[in-house]
Amino acid sequence: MNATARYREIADVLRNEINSEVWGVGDKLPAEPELIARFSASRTTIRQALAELRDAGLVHMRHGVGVFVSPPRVVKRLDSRDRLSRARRQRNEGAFLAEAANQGFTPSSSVRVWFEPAQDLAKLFGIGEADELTVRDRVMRADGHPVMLAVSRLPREITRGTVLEEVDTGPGGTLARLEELGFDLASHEEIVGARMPDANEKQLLDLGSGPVLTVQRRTYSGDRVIEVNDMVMSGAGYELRYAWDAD
Amino acid sequence: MNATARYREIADVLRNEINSEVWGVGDKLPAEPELIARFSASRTTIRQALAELRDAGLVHMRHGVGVFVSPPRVVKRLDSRDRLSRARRQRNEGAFLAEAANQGFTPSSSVRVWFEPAQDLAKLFGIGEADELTVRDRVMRADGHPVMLAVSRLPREITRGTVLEEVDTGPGGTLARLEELGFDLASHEEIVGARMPDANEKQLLDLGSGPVLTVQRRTYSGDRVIEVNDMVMSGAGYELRYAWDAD
DNA sequence: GAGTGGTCTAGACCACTGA
DNA sequence: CAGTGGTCTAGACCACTCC
Repeated sequence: MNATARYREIADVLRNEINSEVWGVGDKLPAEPELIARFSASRTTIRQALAELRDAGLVHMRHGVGVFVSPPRVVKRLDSRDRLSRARRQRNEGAFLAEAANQGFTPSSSVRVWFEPAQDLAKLFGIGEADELTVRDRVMRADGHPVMLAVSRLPREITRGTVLEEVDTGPGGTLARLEELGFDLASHEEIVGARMPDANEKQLLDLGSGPVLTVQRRTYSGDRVIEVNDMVMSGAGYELRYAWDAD
Repeated sequence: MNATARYREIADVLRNEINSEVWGVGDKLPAEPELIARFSASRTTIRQALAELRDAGLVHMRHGVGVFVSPPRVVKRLDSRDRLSRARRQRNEGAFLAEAANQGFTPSSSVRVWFEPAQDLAKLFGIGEADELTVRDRVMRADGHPVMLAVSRLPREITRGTVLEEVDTGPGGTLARLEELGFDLASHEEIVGARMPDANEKQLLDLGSGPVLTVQRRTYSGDRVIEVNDMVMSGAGYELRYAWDAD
């Protein structure tokens, strides 16, 4: 943690050049051999400096192509209370569509559906470990760019024979269908964390290698959990907003 | 991004050993020379594997001492509605104390207080840019280990001549004092993000190099913002929980 | 094929910690 | 002091992208 480590000095120089737009957004930085010559440092040291900038979200590497200046934080601010409201659903807007409408991007998504035993989630759902869950694995895109991964799980006993086992759940999304099936949605709970992405997430979300925000949403009908939705989104690209009345 | 990169294999082996508690929480991993011998890999490769585990929050390094297994997510933050409730305050529990009581760690904190012009925050508070804010900069510790940085800002016109300009605000914390001063707390808003820590945060929070969670809480009295609290906590060490009634 | 970043080696010296 | 992790070098081969 030496304050004057060579790789930190180099990182600082490059950081300043990026901030003062010597290299603009999308520009390709000089290739490693050039940087080695310019700073008279070994390749390892240069790469350590670049890794620091990458971790800070300033640049991203493309294998066989080059190192590029990343766009600054594009903040999509999500307000969970609003986006999950019945009013939105009755306007046929799923949560993601609601954001799109609010923020002027064109949404799209792809879905895979499968079934698996509940295992660790059995207790949460109050079912047996061998009982099946319906899994809906979605990739959400904004203007074609993947911005969120969302894996939703529901007890199969709820979804069997319904459109919830199809790729397209129709207007208003999963929550609207659950209400039509007679479930009175009581409350939502979201558990938020931050971690580094795994290789798969890194690729899918086209992350530099900044962190991801993780959200597990649990939807309750009465005291019973009827849906668990695990979401992963870019830390650099997203902000979450929660609001509530005092007491 | 080779799926079978040597350093990833090594990281996986160690990860499994940690998860199956071959090495328990707090244990020192074998020193680098031992790992080099065991895996027949170069020091660089071993260190790359260890860096991966560090980024995942599984281990942390102590210069001159060793590599240690990190505790799992320590602080599960209470549902924000509850932890800021009047009921808690009336039991003399500030938000952080409430968590400590719930989770059995011994809380402590240190505070610095100063004053500064509102500048960028002027608009949010609805005051002039040159008007002063009272800044309360706190480090929260669990069993002596720093787990959260919190910088709270209030218009000085509110705090002048009150205990809010002292180091110790007394039982129930800042919010309790604001109510006593006649402010009717209306609502709270929290904006959550994730990013990489800067050097200072890395040191203070003793982070490997995993990400941090950031939370900006805005407390409203009527339509007016009376406190802005910027919190930074370890992504590996914290989970945030929000709950609300459906519609 | 030429040029890029990704991984790896074998060695060196330094800075920090604790006995 | 011995042992630890932190930084750095000079070189090698591989995998990917684009022409």
